Amino acid sequence: MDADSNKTKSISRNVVDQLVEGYESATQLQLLFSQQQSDHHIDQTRIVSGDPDPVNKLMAKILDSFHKTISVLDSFDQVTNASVLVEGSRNASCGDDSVTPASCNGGDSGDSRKKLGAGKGKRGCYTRKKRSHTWIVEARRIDEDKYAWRKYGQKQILNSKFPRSYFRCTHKPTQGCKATKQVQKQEQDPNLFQITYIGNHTCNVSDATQAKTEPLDHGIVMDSDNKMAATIAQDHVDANIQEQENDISSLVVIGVDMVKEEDNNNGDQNKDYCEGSSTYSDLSFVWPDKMMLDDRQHYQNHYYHGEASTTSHQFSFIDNGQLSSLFDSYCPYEGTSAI
DNA sequence: ATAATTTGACCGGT
DNA sequence: ACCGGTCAAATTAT
Repeated sequence: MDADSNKTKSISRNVVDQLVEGYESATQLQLLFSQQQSDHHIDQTRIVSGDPDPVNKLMAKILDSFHKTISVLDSFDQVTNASVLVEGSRNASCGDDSVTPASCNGGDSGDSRKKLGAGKGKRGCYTRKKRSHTWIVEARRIDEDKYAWRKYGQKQILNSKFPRSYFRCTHKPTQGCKATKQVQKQEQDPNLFQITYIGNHTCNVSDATQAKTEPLDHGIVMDSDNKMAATIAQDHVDANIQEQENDISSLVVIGVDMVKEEDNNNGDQNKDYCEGSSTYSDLSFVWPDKMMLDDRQHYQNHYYHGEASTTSHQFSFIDNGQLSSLFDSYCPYEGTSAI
């Protein structure tokens, strides 16, 4: 790398970082607005103006603007091979293209993977991910979230009683959405699931099958700088929050921004898996025995956020009341097709 | 018939 | 060499 490209990279990263920060701030603002709205019944404005929800509309626009800009920069970055990731930042040695497994079939990382049948299996040939925004949530159920997930794997984890399941956004093939999540039952409390979300959704939810909730999704997480942030892909949180409000179950965001790798792009769009409206939203098929727990159990309703993993950051706590009001914008959609 | 899940193979990182 | 994450053929569900 020459000095120029390094500089470009650095600048680009900086710009993206700033944008992300702006995005997150806007999201927070939106969160606060919606909170106030519910607190004070500000629906007057809507009725008078005939606008369904001017404030949120505006906020959504701002967010959309941020998101688009970030996306543009990000894709520009990928094109120029600068590899600045929006959320994780960083491209290790295993870059998409650079270290692409030539071994995997002649170097064509694109859709090389699927040739397997030919003679020998070259399964699992893929490029490792780089970092991506990651956060962990604990929940009693994962009944729903507005995203459609598709399970692509399950693995027994060392020293873990329960297997870990892997899901990716259903719209990955069509929209290239890179969001994934991992779900694992907690050993200490099998009624709890630890859900690790990796990467934000980039799919267009509105035209997706899962657009079952309104576009107000937030959750409180800590971003990489340990700042409180409400991020885009927190719908899952909302889904769970909903339950929390309904039956006092708990949901806990326990960690964010662990170093995950994310990558791909290169070899990922090539899949031939179908797409569809699977609206996966329940884990009953993962752990059929335990999934449908009764909703009456009570857990501590502390919602805390912080960061897990290596660096230790303090956690801040929010009590139930705060939490409820904080997440009043979720959509009461309650339709699980998986049950 | 099509779509989604399961499951063992395979890969990259450590 | 081991472990966790991903792929994709096979299987199951719709």
